[in-house]
Amino acid sequence: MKIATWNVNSLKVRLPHVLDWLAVQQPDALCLQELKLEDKAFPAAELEQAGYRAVFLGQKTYNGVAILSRIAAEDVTLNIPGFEDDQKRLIAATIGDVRVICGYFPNGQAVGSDKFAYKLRWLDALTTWLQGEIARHPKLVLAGDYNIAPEDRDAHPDWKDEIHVSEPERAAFRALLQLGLSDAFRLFEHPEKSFSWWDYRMMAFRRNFGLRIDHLLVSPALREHCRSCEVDKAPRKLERPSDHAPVVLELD
DNA sequence: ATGGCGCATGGAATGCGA
Repeated sequence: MKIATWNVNSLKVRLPHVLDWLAVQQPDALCLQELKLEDKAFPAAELEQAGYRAVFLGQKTYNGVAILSRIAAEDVTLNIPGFEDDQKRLIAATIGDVRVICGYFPNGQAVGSDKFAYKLRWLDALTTWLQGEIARHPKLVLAGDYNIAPEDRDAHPDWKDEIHVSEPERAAFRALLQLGLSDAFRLFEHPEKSFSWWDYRMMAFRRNFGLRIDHLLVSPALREHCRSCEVDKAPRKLERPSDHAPVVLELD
């Protein structure tokens, strides 16, 4: 089974890249973030044509998440239960026997800002809800754009902002690990400076000035089934790319 | 020292992302 996550930064603009990528990679499930479109504008027909069904939670201009899958998704959850939120940042569904959770974690803008406080509250609510979710679904993947680089090696050494690498954010990430989840990427060897996001400016991609902020965390029952986890940099090299690259997890 | 790109909205300039 192949499960991937990709922040597409507008599904409308990126649809051709997504369709091409699905044809090449043929994942069983693809988690998408930053759709930036309303539900009525979701390109369900085009994806159906490509052999994928979708469950989605859209929003005008900002946010928006979806899970694409070859087989039908079941038991769909929209946003974090028990957490009042106008922003559409989470969708969960069961694909076969795997619980797939797709999250677009808040950016946080700057340490100490209101948006930063919201980011930490959102993470806290997620962690609380996940306790029960993991108990209900032993095979679980938490995939998405976390907007957190968990360790120093996950950020370019010249990264100058505190946001994404601050201690409170990293503590929140570790709290997710403490639920028993494992960072699938770190189950395997990778080159130094492996990232999943690069700024559009400053020729950041060419200089590999990036962050690893897109993650797939797996439950104990899935950990032993992980066969590979890789960032696919190919779509980042295309014309008009998303600033994020997809991350692909293979399970046996 | 600053902003540098891309997207959305709306139909120019601004907010936001990371």
